[in-house]
Amino acid sequence: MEKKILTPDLVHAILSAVDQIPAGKVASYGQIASLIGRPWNARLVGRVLSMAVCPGQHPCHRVLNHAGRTAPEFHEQRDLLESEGVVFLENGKVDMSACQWQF
DNA sequence: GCGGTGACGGCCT
DNA sequence: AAGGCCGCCACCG
Repeated sequence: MEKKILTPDLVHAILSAVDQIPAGKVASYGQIASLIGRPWNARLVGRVLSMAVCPGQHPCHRVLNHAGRTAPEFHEQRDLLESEGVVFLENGKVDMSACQWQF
């Protein structure tokens, strides 16, 4: 199973994991990477999300980094998360300790 | 084939 | 507690 990388199948696995994130919850790239079987490739997850999908199809806005910060050019991401009930701190970060998705 | 870069993660200062 | 640096693997030039 784990041979090639960044294949449509792997991308689908990432999108599938992201799609499983419930509203009001968030997940880190590392967590998604772990789900697909590549915890050391968290950067690849972000690359795929930014490149493959975003609007409507998959809740990519629910995916944050380990710092609890949103994507650099994805400002609307915060509005989407707040709409779902995710708690944003005054410092512009998400309270992952309370909103991190647990499967 | 080599070097540089990156929607990251963890440790150190 | 917050910020900065290095290290990880994969992709692009």
